[in-house]
Amino acid sequence: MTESSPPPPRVPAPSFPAPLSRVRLYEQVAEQISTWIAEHDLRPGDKLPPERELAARLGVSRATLSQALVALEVIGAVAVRHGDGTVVAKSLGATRIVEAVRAHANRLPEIIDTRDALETKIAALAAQRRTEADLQRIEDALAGMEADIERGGRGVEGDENFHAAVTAAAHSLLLSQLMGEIADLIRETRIESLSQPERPRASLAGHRAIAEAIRAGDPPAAASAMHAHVEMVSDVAVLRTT
Amino acid sequence: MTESSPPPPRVPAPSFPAPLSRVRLYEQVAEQISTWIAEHDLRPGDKLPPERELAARLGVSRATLSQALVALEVIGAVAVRHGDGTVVAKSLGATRIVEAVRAHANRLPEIIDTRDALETKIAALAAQRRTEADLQRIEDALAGMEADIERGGRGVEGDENFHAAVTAAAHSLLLSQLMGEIADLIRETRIESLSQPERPRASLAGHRAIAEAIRAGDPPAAASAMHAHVEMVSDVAVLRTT
DNA sequence: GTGGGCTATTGGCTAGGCCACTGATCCAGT
DNA sequence: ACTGGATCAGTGGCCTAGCCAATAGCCCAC
Repeated sequence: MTESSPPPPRVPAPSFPAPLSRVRLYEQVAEQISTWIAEHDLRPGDKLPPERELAARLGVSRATLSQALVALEVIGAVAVRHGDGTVVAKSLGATRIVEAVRAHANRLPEIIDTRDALETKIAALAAQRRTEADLQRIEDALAGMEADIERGGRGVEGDENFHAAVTAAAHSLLLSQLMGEIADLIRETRIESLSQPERPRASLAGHRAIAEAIRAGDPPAAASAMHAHVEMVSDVAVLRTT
Repeated sequence: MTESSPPPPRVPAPSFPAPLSRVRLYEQVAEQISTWIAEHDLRPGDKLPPERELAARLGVSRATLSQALVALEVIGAVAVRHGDGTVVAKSLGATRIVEAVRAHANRLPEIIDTRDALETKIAALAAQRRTEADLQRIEDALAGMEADIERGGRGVEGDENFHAAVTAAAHSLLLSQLMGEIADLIRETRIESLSQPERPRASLAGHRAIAEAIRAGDPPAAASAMHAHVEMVSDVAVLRTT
């Protein structure tokens, strides 16, 4: 537009392809930390490792780690407390939400609906953003669940790990935070569901389908597989409450 | 190293009813910098002094200054360019750092994703559970938004009312609670979005489509209409960050 | 004029250290 | 037995000092 005009245009052109966004270390570290939080299913109030240990584990200096924590603190993901440690930030209404829903009569349908909303989207995002490491974690969780079932277990822990790994693979701090808020509620339904005979194997099959779609990088398939999986849990819930 | 005379421990105020909120150095520094920007009337693109000089002038180490810059960068106030310098990114005028802490920057995509996840499901549920009263409330919000736009307004309030009405129509306590959690975050994107010319009318059209599907009791249509609506907002967000 | 390379400037990141704060434990005095 | 204060280990806050890496501008050879 104003190319030939005397005043120097500060913005070169409307089409700004990609000036090669330099990713600074602290950003990567922040990303890793939030992934770690999601992956380990940390809930508000849970403590992060000490700065010195965390820095060493991530292979960065304490100064850089500190920058990452500042970034996470500014967006409200964590709270750093002098002399005490760093904790996952508690959202203002976390307990209120859980309690309110607990008090509600038949809360199972609500939990199912919410899981469907969040996890379907999470599966789709995971399918397009997953890294090799993400896939590996998902695979590991799957293997752990299978091993547990083989031994006659219900695979509860593996189930949780799987969903945590998928959530982490979506690389969305906000979504993983919301999942964290309702984690307790989900856990209760999960245990109920997996208590039914044959349910663990069916659940495992559902997980495999989800993992496959995520590996294939097919968001719609991942979403639909996750939806089917949640629906399956829903059936169990209905049977129970009826 | 040490001062010739040891400074006495500073007492903040003669009376401190507050639990004595610890203000970390980087926060104060960030505050000072943004104040400095405002005072000197720096505009987007203007350069800040080099880190070394700035750190010396503020009497802090480079590490601390760096933390402050990270904080300012996360809230989108400045852009730090390796080898070149730090420039003002956006006029922050009277916005206070501490308040802007919840703001966006890199979170916009996440907020969009989350909205999409929750509201799409909410729309579908609303389509199958809405009562006559729900429909009426949705209609009212729509009418209010239209009237506001006719008067040259941006329909921000009507927009909020509409989404609140739809959320209520889904009759899911959990989902509405979660929407409440991210309401603040959404509000910012909403205002940005509706600030663009012609956007309010387009938004209104989107709302109409959603309302129509909900009235018709067609969950898939409602979900897809809501998805399209959120996508539209997403486009705006992309434009902003470019 | 143009292209290539040099260099000063500036941010990125690390290492190591000391200080301040917190919470739990222990011990002395009652 | 209980209370109150001192101690101690763990943790974040902040600093100093330094080297590395990217950028922009200059100068020189062509």
